[in-house]
Amino acid sequence: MPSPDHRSDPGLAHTPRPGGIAARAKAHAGPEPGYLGGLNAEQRLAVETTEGPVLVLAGAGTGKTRVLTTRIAHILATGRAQPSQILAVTFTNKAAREMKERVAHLVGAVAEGMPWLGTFHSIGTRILRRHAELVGLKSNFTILDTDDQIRLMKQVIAAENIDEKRWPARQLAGLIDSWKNRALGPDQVLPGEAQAFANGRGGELYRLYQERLKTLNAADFGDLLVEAIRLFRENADVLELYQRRFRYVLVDEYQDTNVAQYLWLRLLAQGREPGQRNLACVGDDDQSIYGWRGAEVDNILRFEHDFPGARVVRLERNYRSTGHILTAASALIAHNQGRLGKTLRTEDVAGEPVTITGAWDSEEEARLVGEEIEALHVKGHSLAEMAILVRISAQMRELEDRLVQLGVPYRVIGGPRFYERMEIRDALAYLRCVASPADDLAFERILNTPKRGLGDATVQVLHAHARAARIPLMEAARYLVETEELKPKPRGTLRELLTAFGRWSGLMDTLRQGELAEIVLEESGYTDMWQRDRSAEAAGRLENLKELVRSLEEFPDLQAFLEHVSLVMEIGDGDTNERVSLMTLHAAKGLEFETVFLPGWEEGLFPNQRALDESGRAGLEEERRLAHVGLTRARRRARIYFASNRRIHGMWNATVPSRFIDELPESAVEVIDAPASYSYGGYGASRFDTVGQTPSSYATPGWQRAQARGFGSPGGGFGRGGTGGGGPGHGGFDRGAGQARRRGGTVIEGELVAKSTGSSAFSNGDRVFHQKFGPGAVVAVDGNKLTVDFDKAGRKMVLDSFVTRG
DNA sequence: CGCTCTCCTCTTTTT
DNA sequence: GAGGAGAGCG
Repeated sequence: MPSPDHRSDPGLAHTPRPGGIAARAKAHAGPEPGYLGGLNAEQRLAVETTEGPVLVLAGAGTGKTRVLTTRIAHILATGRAQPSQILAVTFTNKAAREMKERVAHLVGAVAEGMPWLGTFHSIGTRILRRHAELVGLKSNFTILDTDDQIRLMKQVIAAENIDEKRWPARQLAGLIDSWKNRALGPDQVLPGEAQAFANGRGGELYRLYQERLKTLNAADFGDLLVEAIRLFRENADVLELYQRRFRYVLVDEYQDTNVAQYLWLRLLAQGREPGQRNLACVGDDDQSIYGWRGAEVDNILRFEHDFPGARVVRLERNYRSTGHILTAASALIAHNQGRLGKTLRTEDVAGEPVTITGAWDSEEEARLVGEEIEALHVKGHSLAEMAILVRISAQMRELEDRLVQLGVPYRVIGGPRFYERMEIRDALAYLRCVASPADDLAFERILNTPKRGLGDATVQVLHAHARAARIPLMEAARYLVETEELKPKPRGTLRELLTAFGRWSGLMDTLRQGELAEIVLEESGYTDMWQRDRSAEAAGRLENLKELVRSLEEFPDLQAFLEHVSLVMEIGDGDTNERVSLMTLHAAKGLEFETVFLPGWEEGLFPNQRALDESGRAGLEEERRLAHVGLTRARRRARIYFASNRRIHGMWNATVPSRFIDELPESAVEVIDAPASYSYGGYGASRFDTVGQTPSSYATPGWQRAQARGFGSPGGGFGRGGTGGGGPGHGGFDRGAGQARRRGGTVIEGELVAKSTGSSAFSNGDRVFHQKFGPGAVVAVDGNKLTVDFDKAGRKMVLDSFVTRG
């Protein structure tokens, strides 16, 4: 309750805030519950407007999750619903987990928790398993991930005698995905779009793929929603069951929903009686960055239209960033059209301006970022409070190299997930075969892994028989080992494998799944395969397998584990140690850091050329939202960088500062002249200076001259005078880059020597092991700096703290 | 059947 | 530049 004179519970420490909705809030009377304390007026309105459709527009850092969880707490505490009557959906498991924890914290552990709080997909799965037979599946259907999907599509394409090279399965997967995102079945595909693949056979292949899925008793991720929608549409009684059950529906990140998710929600939230239409969606149109995977910003823009009588609550008070950061982010996003419009405000100080630093090339950029991280670290800033956010993962390598050289610990967030690693997928395939012998895709995967002489020829025979007899591959194999169809050698090997599987399946009930997994991996020769492997990654892979066995033990049984794996592609939680975080801008959504580094703000990279080419203005606006997300991750410091030269697909390209830089207000930014750098200090009042825009005070006329000569930037010309006429082409760049590199070398030298304490414990000829480069031999020692000839990775310079004796 | 070489492609990513 | 996939050779 915002009014200061409001009587409050003893001990309730809530800051009175100005607001004008006291009367409305008071309608709920009674002593004020503690969980409402500390909410501002808008947040409180969002929490207490429980009935009817509500859209909460929650800008970055405005307490979105808090509103969502408090709202659930409020519904429970006021007895409006039981935990099992609330449907709360998120996109990621992480968000779901967080919400569960926070609700539990607010209301105290409610007996059965919140059974219907989860991701769209996990809840979809749950519903689908209960009514599987209504959509042609069995309740124990398997969930295929992208890898399985593509392999299956390859088979479908091959079976239709279509040239997979000309019409790649990946592309078909993309198409089918986009259809499923819009809840389109094979019959509903627009003829024009079906035309886009294999001369109009797109729709046909989609149908065949769906048929294969049903035969395999499998569903892909899209099906978890689309089949649920079909289930609801074709079975009014089932739909009504759920409509009645879910008295309150809450949706997180509504701006990321696709058409299928929207339809799914609408079916569930639009009960016949008014009391069933309590839908609350929380989102931020300015943070919609997943359009490329089917998210429809339109869903949030049209909310009021779709749900008549909807209330819209705007959360605009930002509790995260300082004034300058917020000003910069707001000014940037204001360039977007077609937004619902919010103005973020803060009561925090203006703080440090957003800095913009130009570098000669991406290598220097990485160096500048590294130096700044060190400088802040020396001043006592925690590394865990710093993050480098990049547009594409390809940017990470150079930054990583730099951090390794500096000895700055870091962690990459996102990247290949644990369960996507080859060795994990192989191991899982073994377990899947043990648990369900009819899992053809799994069986095929491990049939010849490790190599046991069951190659293409054998697979072909198996397939032919399985298809003809309409039985799973494993069953076909059992039959074939009793016949003469296979050559004696593969036949014997296959028989052995089948016997082993029989044995392992028999152990399922008596052994703990972890032990079982160990036995399977051991006896199948899989562990052995990696132990014999002398490559750099082998050790890590064995580690991962151990980790898998360990995490397996956390589940009651193998089935539960496999279910978890197909839906929750993650394991453990990243340690929050003293480490700099490195991730893509996409991965950064929802996170915040004291200091955020934003390298690579160049035309073509960010905004990304491909986004522009493929989606035009909408693409540009999504890129701009991405920039907005990036800036608003920062609490106190945001540092933007751009390089004048960058290697793209292995080729050096001259680049131009991002138009987003030009869109930042001068009042909130500071242009840094990188000292001792060959970058041209300051960025031009670029060609993006359109009519009516404030001309930049740091414009350099040389820029436009360079432009005119076909140089992306004055690259060769600045600072050294006179070489500008060197002309475009690689010669000029190579020279420039070469000099920057030489110069950079000295700087590196200084840093590293300064850091070295005493001499290294290693000497020439020592065998060492490096986490990233694998085994190698020391060829030179210089302080704490080693030059190592790595067996696989070649000669590298590394710090001794990064290697172990090996 | 398996290994090696060459060619091709190449955002963003969750479930 | 680097990884993945397919072709071709041993």
